[in-house]
Amino acid sequence: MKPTYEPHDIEARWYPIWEESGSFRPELNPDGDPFTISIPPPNVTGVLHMGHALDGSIQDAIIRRKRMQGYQALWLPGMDHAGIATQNVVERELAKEGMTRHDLGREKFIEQVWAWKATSGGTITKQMRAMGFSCDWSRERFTLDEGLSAAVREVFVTLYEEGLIYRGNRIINWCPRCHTAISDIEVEYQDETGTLTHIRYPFSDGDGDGYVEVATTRPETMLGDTAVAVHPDDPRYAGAIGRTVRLPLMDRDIPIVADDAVEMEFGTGAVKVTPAHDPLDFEIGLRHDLEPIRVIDTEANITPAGGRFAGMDRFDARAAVVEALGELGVLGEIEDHHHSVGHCSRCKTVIEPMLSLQWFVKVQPLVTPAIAAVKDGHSRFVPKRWENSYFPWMENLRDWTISRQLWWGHRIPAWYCNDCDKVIVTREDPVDCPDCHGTVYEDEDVLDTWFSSALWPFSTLGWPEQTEDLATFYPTSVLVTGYDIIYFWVARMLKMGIHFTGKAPFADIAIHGMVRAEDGRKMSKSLGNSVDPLELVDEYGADPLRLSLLQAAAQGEDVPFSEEWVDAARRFGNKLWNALRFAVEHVGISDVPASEGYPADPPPPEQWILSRLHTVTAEYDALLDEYKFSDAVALIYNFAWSEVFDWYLEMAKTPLKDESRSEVTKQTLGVVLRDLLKLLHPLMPSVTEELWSELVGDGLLIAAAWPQPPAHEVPAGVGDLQELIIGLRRFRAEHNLGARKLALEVDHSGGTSAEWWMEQLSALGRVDATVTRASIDTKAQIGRAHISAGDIHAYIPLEGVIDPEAECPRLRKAIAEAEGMLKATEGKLANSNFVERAPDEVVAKERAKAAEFTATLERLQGQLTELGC
RNA sequence: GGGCGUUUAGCUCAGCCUGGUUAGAGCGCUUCCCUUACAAGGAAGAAGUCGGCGGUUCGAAUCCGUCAACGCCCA
Repeated sequence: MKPTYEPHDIEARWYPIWEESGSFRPELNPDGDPFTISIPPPNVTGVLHMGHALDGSIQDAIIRRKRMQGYQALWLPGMDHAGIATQNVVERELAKEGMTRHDLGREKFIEQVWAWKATSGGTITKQMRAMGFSCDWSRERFTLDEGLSAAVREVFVTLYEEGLIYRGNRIINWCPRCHTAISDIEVEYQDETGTLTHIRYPFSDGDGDGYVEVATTRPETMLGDTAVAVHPDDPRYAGAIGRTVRLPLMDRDIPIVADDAVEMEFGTGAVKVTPAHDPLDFEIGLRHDLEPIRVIDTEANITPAGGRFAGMDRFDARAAVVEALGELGVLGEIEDHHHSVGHCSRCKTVIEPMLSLQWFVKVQPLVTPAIAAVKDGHSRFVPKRWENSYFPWMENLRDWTISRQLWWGHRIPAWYCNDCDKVIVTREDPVDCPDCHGTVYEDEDVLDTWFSSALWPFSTLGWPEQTEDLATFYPTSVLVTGYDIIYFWVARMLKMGIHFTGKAPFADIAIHGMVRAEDGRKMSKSLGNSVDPLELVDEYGADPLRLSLLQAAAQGEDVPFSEEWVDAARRFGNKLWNALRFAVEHVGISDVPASEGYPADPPPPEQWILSRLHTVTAEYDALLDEYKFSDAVALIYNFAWSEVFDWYLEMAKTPLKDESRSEVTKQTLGVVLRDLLKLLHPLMPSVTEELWSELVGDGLLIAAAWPQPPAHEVPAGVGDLQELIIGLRRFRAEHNLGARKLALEVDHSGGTSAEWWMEQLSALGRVDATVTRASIDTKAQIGRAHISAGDIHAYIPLEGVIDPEAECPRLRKAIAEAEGMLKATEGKLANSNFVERAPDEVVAKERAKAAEFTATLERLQGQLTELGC
């Protein structure tokens, strides 16, 4: 074994061994209960970022433990086809050659995208392997696979037949750069300071002076106004309702209508109505039978309906319209106005709300059961508080725009007859119109990528076919994802999963936070503060990166990432490495059984570490079952380092030197380290597998059984022993005594005098400890320093060690500490309410503490006198 | 405007759901030690009125109310 931990070779070595051994496949445990995680599919254009690294580290920690617990554990990986992003990538490549996708044509372009996917797509899956993630690659899926595409077709057609998918003219969010409609949640709102422009619309039938003043943030849309709306209860406009005004610049008469949707307090209380370019105005338009006039086109330029502004960019038109209105003398005040403006979440272009013929999912009927599934506990958010976001959001959902004006994706399975109005949505491609036998043409659009992602938990298992995998692994056990895609994905999977399978797609929804930069800000390319996990893997290793992410992943909280944590995790790996190196190479422990093998009747130090192993394992299991990774890591890290390495390994060294009794210590050390490797394996799979091969060498750790160490009583005296040793070390440090050996007289009238105890005290305290039970009365304390632990009192003869006076400051400090403790405890005990109302064991504990502090204080004060301080 | 979260050591954060050790970790800092698994280490130490105020309780970092600052989501 190398003297230091070097993660890279180890990590490169084990991954292919695991994969080739079939350990990633659920068939490893054919008799176990199924346990399934369906990966939140990353984007085919994506590269691994810290969010993926965290998400995957959590999923791998879960699945590896379940696998070791004997479940048929399946972690199903895959990617989505990311319609807009992927198309953008290939279009950018074409642009370098001066081409657009239209030059190529649809078919050739799609071929090119597949070619791109084959060569450049899926980088992230290689990176996931570098992270050590134990996905079942034999079941890897892609949303555009044949099977998943069949699922999409089946779902679309079924929902259409059920009336839950419809085609209609609605206001949608149009991205003029991506040239497609996008859904409501793909719009990001940013607060901006714009202007509120007041415009006077003169009454058409008036004497020239009368007008209605409207206020708008988007003056250019007035070109498409077909009404002015006021609130029916607004006294200011009571007489105006039903009259018409003359729309400036366009010179058409438009009515003044009364509508409840108008906010009286906003602006002048009168609003211009542009039904083709505002969702609220569209609704008003429907209620008042107003004609929508599209004045902005898909390039965000003004249409011919915009009169002399036709062809202008929408923002140029805004200025031009304002200027023209000014010239007409109908321009009122222009005030600064703070409002939020929608941008395309992908390209940040300002979204154009636009009337457009699109396909929609009617979501309300799907929402009700999806809410019930969470309310009834069939799906459980962890932490629960995310329900508070989920419920209101679901209750207020608007219909989902699912058509996209793209080429890369699932083509909408709709055909239109050239001869009649027939719309054909079927499972089989039609050859002609079923009504009139006219020729048909296919819808040009594709579906939102999230439409296929919503089916992911069941489409990846073979649905709509009733496959064995589907029967076995659906519903899945837990979904692990960040809170940022609860709306995008979790909610939609619940809706679709329940509707099509009758079951919620996952039992638990483990929500984790975002990995943030060290200063707490979001990691982003533009801020230049993002960290590349692959670089960290190169520098520190994947295992340390994983451990550092998990230790920071407190349930549902954001993770401010610091490289220091990774370095600390790497040092933990080195510590583990060397502890095993000690056991294997220096003690000669090997061939430890892969399970069981615990000593039947261990001596106290062994019994102590075994009792701790049992307790810690139980606590660790409980924490992991609750997805409390940060707590679990802290527990196992501190157990390993502070208890096994710092204490037990040192305690073991004495009996190991004595052949007559070293066997049980070797045995104990072997099984404790073995179980520690098992417990750590889900967190740091590679280094533990490597060390397993040294310590056990029987089979693979990845497939080993999860530990269930037997319970043991905590042997008496260990706590006191440790406390006394710490006291001795402190004494030594405070007097700068270095490592020199000291004499120690132990009066343990209340403690143990067992041989093992004295032996450990001497070895770890670096003292020659002698038992002097009852031989030390108060007078005999003269010239000795006192150190106590529980009921045990020990004395260091100071002659030839230090000047007795040098002990005085230490003593006074110790007395002050003890007095503080005693005072606090006595204060509680003096309170009759406490004694009467607190539970008996709490009171008893306080009494014991008071007795202990009193005894210590007496001894210390005696010392003070005797030393003449 | 509505909702959620955060505020604990010099720094970055656990702990709070389920109230009861002397409030923990990593990093940093101070002192000592190359004790033969590990100096990528060991030992010891300094460092916190747990954001403010009020309440509940025998007892509050923990539960409740309120205020403040910061952050996120939604409108």
